[in-house]
Amino acid sequence: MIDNGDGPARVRFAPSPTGHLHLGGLRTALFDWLWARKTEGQFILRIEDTDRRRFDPESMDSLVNGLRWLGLDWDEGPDVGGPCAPYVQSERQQIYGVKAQALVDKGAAYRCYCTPERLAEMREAQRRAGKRTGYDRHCRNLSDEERRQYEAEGAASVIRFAVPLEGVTVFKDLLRGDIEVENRQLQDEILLKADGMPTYHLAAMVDDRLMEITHVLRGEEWLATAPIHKLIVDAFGWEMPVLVHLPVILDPSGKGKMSKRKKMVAGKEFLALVHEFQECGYLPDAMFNFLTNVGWNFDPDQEVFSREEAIERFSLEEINPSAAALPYEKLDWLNGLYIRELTPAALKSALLPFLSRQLGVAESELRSDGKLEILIPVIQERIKRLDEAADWIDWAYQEADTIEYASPKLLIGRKLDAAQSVDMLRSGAELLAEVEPFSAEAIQVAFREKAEELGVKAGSFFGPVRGAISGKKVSPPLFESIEALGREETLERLAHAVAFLEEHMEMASG
RNA sequence: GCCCCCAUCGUCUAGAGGACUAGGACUCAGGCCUUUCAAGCCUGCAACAGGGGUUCGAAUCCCCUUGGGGGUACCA
Repeated sequence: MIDNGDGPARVRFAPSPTGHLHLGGLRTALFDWLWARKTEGQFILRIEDTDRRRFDPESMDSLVNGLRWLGLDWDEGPDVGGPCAPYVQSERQQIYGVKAQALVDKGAAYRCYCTPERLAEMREAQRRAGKRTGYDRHCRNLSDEERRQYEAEGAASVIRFAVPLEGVTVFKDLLRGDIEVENRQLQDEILLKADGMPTYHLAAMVDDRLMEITHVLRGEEWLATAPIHKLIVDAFGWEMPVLVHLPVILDPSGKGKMSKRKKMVAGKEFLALVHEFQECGYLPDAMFNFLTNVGWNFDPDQEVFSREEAIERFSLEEINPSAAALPYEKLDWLNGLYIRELTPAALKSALLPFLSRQLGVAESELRSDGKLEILIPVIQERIKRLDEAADWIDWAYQEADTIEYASPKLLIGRKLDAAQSVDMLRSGAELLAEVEPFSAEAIQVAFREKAEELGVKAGSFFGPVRGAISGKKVSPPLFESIEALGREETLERLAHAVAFLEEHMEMASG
């Protein structure tokens, strides 16, 4: 039975498989999951595939992968089964047929023989006349004779719900309280389509009942049709589950509902699909933390929290009913934070697929690569997304002579000229040829001593060397980088850089 | 057009009549630290949409306006 109290809740995430899962859907699923776990109830996955035209077979994988990625496990669903199976609506077709007919028998619904063409014309005429569009209930009052006629002709038909002509329907949304709508504003919605498939209005109400759903969390776009749902449930003589319409997630621009398309705002690209976030290297824990705090707030004084803490504190009543845009920059910040909290070993294994793809090096090779052991801890606090790592260390996977120096300036130290910079590089090479052990620490000590001996600022000395070994102006800490490269490789690069600088001496000084 | 929902810094949010000189976080700016870049630490900029009520007292309650959003399909 439906329990509006604090007992174990049965909640469902009921997506329609029409494309990739996006963050809005994921957030709904997250809140469903949080509530199920909080109340020690069940989280159910139900597939609403009653629209055969929009069905996209690939979306099932996207859905399952996305939910699993975030760590949302379901207790009942298409793949795991359960007491209310099947959990795919297209496999429940007969149930809806029977239920729809029951409503017809009760006089709460009726068969409608209007063709799509007639409906289109009707709407067009209504629009032209400046009237509001909607079904004119042509078939609601057909005589028995007329119905027999249509049936005899074998006319296609749908079943429509017969909305009361007068009165007011009141339903309760947990976040917004009682909402009243005049019945005359409502449409005789289609319950069963001509192809025998139900619409959402019928299928969801029937399944929520049969699956004993206690709390319905769904997007705010359903708020307008909620009175119809209340009416349908009433007609069956059932009880309404607790309704919680989650605020829509806005576009990054803050205008309009977030779409599945990548959005460009101010020259920046914003992602929307779950798999895209996955591919960019956002951590599930960071995403979980992030999404939980959009529309709900864990604690005004604590931004970072665990799943367990979130479950402990989560409550439906505290959900904010106003629409929100996703604070993408906060996601990046959080993700960086979570990356920094990883052990180097965990970060390495998370990084492997990214590095392998972007560096073109086999994962197996990277796994046993000594350079990574040294480099990963030092880039850890520099990346916000896993896909940024390659840019930090790609130079370490190049050959010395393929390092390209974009400009001689790269090799020139602060307040030094080209000739002096060549001297720096040579001094560095001398020192590196002998330093023992070849460790970041020992190298650093040697470099600092040398800088003092030479009477130059550390930065002026280190800069050219940094440029020489990495080909970049910005790179990971120098001495770890040198250690990772090894003595021989480093010396080669220094020589390579000296040759380059000397060759461009004219240009550099000019 | 009609119906419904929403309204606190640029963004995510705290706030359920007096504790608000409106708090936190991200972003941004400045500073410290420093081998580049980060990270870290410190400081700063920045909001109750407007107008009426109710009340001794309103960000908080009511109404109107404005703004934003959603819906208006044999889609969900």
